Amino acid sequence: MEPRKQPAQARSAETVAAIVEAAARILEDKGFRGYNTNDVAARAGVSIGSLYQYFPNKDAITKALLRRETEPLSAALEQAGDAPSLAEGLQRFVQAAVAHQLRRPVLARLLDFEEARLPLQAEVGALGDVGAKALARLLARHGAGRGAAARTASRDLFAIARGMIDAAGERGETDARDLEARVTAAMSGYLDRMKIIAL
Amino acid sequence: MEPRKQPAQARSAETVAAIVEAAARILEDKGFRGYNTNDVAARAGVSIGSLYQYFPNKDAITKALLRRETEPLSAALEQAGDAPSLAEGLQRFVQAAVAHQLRRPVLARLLDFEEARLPLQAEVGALGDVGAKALARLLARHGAGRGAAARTASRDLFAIARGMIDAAGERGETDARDLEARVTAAMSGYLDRMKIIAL
Amino acid sequence: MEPRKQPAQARSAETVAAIVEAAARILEDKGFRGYNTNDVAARAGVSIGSLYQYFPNKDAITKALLRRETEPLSAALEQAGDAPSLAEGLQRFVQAAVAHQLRRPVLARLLDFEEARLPLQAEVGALGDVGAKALARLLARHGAGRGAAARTASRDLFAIARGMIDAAGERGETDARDLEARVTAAMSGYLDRMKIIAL
Amino acid sequence: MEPRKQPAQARSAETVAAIVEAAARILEDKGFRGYNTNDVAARAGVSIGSLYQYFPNKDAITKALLRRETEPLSAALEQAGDAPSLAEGLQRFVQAAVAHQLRRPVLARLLDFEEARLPLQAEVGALGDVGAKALARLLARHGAGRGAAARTASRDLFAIARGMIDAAGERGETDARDLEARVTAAMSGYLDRMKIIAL
DNA sequence: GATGAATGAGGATTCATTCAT
DNA sequence: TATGAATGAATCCTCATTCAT
Repeated sequence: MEPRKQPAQARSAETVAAIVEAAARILEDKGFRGYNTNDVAARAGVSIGSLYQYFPNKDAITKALLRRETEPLSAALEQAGDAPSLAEGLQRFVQAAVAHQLRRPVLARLLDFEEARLPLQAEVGALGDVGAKALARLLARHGAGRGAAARTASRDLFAIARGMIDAAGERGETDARDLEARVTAAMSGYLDRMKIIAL
Repeated sequence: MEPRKQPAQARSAETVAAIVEAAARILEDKGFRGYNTNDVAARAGVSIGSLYQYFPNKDAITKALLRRETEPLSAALEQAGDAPSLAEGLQRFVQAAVAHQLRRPVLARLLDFEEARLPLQAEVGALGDVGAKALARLLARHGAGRGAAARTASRDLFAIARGMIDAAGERGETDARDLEARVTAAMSGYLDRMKIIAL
Repeated sequence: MEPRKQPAQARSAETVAAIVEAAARILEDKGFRGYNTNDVAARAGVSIGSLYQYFPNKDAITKALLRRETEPLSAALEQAGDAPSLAEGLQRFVQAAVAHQLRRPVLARLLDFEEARLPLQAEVGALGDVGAKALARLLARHGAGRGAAARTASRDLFAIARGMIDAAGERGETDARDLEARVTAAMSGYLDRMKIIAL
Repeated sequence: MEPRKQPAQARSAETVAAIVEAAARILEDKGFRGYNTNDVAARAGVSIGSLYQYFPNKDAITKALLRRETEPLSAALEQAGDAPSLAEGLQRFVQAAVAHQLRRPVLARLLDFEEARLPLQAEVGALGDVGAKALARLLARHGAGRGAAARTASRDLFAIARGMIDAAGERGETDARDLEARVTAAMSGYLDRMKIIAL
């Protein structure tokens, strides 16, 4: 399921990138039903044989795409966990997540679903885990508790954010600022109500 | 795409029900990858020919299943919109949603995803629309505003609930009470923060 | 690797037989290089889908053909082991083997080779084992020893017969009587020389 | 189908040899199913492009391997035909054949089978022909007849030897002396019984 | 109505071979 | 001469759907 060949030459790297992007486009245009390797290859301007030089099977392509889309967000979420204040951490967190989702909402939603089926080996944790962990760290670092309760809270916060942002993307919202404000409100409202911390 | 024939006789109704339940089981066991009409028919104890007597195509089965799972919840959500108080309305709303998701979490998640692809004609609104509308009515009836802002708020509330409940189901949570409390907290926290209404 | 569906109706049985025979013909005509499921189906006058209704994969077809060709011979060889005299046993043994090989020599050779690659589960022993065992029984029952030496001898006898008959088939010999006489001579000559028994 | 270029330089000869040996190894390890040019090239430590510089196509590699394996044996068998006595001739013949087969039994068996499919042009006769001819010469030179009967006998003798030695190789026998004795016994027993000559 | 045999388009993957660098 | 990226025909197999019985 891993990339078959490390693209050694520049040309190869381009080919790999083209395949992954083609996969993204096809998923956006036609969904999983229309997502097949022949079309991906064609859209990438590459022969089907070349596609299989770089990816051992279809899932490997999806996985590569998943990584490409997920990793920058993961990194941003992790950084948010190290913010100087809780408020700023949440803000960064939400900003990153919103920016990610509004960039390619259809794709984000499809990959989000597919993530469950594709066992990304340990190397890349599921997005949900990464996000929840970053939030847990943020809470812990700013006196909002540790332990099981804090873990549940951080998972809930992540779920709130994901649910709202996902729905907004699906609805076609484009105003990032507004969405960020609402998501942040929901998250701090939750913290408030759960008496975890008052913001 | 609609059921091909209204089951006139009791036996037919049983057959239809068996097919739909078989579809549910297969989706739960093997996901979309293993979901095919031949297996559904076999699991239902029915010939593939009979299956196609009752359903014109595969999507029609999925749709029937979607309806079967969704309609009771839709009805419950609508009722919650008519509750005597906002607090009670939210509570009923969350109770219904949590009960639904925890009953068959895997199935709920898969259908939730598939809902986007299957154009249920107007007759049955998407669950999200129904839920958001019920919440909007609830807010309106208890002095929490109307108009665009309220519509956005109700959609957000629905998204918060769906996000949290979905994640809980995926994680295998089983304590409905606890989950309900957290979801309610998140929703009222949001209303609070957004200055829509103080609960 | 086993037949997928027991042909319940007469029509099905015919289809299965047609597929197996088509496989035989294609192997004879074009060898393993030209042996592919699409051509087998076409030659059987059946759609590729039907072929896969009865056989889960290509090897299963080869296996069915192997059984069809091998089982009668196996049975005949086993019977030869129970002959009233050593001479008659050898004669029957050789007759059966020669008749088998001269019937469809090309096919016999190809399947003989393929047998090594296809692990027929215990049910059907490899032809070589069956034949050698029958010969061992024959020798034992007529005072030609048991134990390791007899086992080696029976394997050698089988190998002699197979080698000669195979080569004759490949060369296009058609005179069964003559071939039988030579093979019998070789086998009894071996027994003689090895001082196992004098015929 | 012939080697594309005569290796003029030493390095080329090494490359060719490496390719042929790689082919041998892969055939031994994975059989025909796993025998493909890309893997052969990789195993030979050569690029696929280089492989095709020396061999015009895959069959040419197999053929070169066949020659490499077959020629020394052919030569030895021919020499056996010139032995001073029939007994010594048979002995040399069997020794050479046994030594060949026990060296790389799996490879020998595979190539034996493939020989039928690859039309080695006249230059190199099929092993069977060479062996049978050597035996025919041996018989003729020692008063055991000429003509059709002797030709048949020599073919039978070769078939006996091949059959026994092949089976022994497949079974994993390693005791060359013992095997030689049994094969010689079978051959002389045959000559005896067929009244061709008494040894 | 029910059955299940049959269909065949569609899709994943392999691998011999070429050719630009 | 060597390289290895690229090619695409060939092949295995699946599955939604039809239709004769």
